[in-house]
Amino acid sequence: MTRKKIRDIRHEEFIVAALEATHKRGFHAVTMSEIAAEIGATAASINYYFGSKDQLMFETMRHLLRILGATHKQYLDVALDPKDRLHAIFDAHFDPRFFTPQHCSFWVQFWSAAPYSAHLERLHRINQSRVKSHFRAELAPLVPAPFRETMRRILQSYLDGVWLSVAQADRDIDPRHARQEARALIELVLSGEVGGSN
Amino acid sequence: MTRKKIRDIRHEEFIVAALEATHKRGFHAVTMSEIAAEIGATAASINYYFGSKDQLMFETMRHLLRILGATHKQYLDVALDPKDRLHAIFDAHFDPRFFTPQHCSFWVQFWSAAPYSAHLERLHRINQSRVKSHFRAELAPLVPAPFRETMRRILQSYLDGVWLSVAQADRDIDPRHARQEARALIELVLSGEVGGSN
DNA sequence: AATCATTTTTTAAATGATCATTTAATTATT
DNA sequence: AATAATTAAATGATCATTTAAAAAATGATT
Repeated sequence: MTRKKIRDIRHEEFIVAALEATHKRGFHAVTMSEIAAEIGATAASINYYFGSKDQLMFETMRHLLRILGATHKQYLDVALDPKDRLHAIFDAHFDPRFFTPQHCSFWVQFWSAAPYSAHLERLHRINQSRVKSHFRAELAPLVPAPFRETMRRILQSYLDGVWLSVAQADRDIDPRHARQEARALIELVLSGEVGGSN
Repeated sequence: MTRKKIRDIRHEEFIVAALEATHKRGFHAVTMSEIAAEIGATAASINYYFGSKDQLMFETMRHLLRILGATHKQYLDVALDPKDRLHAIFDAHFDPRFFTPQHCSFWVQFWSAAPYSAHLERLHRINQSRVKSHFRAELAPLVPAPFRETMRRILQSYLDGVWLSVAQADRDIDPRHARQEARALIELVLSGEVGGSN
């Protein structure tokens, strides 16, 4: 069923190719030909489907953002209490699908490129505030208002920092371990009463 | 005194120029001419002094690493107890000199470029393990061994994550606030007893 | 099934722009 | 005069993108 159009097949193929080639060569260094070669195609056909290299990178990022959001939603759907909902954010980010050097390094390179491209920056802002407001919502029933923003920033910085470290790891890192550690931090955050109003 | 040689003056100037121009245009996008223009010089003279663009970027990073290390040492010298020594790591990273979008964004771009350059990667590894062993040493008297590595990773990921967020901020962020928040996290970490052996 | 016109997909080659780097000459210092 | 510092212009390499043509798929008509 859903007889797939060539157009959709190629879109997917090139996005996977872009992820792989970018991981090998770097966001800026990677060339159209290298990406195309990844699936035995030609640079010109990337332009045929995406219009430009920038656009391909943009679509690739958008694709990651979409599946991250969807994964988060899945975890949220089975969350039973407020703490589960908080875990869901970390579980999504630490899902085996994303918790790989390949994905994390693409992400870090995207972070570092975003400030210099209006398109990428927009994507980045959208995702950033999505995550932020989820954190706020999930922390609301768990942490008294005066500490809440401090706790949110701590958790969110930690989350980003972990991805950063995965991006730089050469070997794969066990997602279960990362989740466990996140839970340890969450326990600390929920147990403690700590200064800092804003 | 210390009648400075032209060579040293230019080195410093070009490193400042590289920081500034890179912040404006991005690590990869920035051109030799743009960097040179920053101090009214010419691309050719960067090569005269540094040999290549890569080498300039390398030296610029090395410069940041050096002053970060020195700043850390200063804070360490006035630390009175183990907890102060732990604070010193954060105080150095959150020193007004580094805690700016300009520096943090250079840093993040360096992180993201490091895996693709043998030279940069070496620098990065050196710094990474310097910070890691400091964390370990300072946590030793404060956290029982079974939790220590978990706590170190939490603190170190948090540290990186905060710089990441500064790199992406458009406005300046108050370093004092960051230090305060770091202290809040440290209090949590030191107070809690939390699972996780490795 | 077979033919052929039409449209879609793919590519090889051309284009043009951008840069880092080199060279050779000029200007400033010592 | 000799050396150091600086530059303008030349070089050469690398790419993204465009173009024009070829190859594949489609599908309507016998």
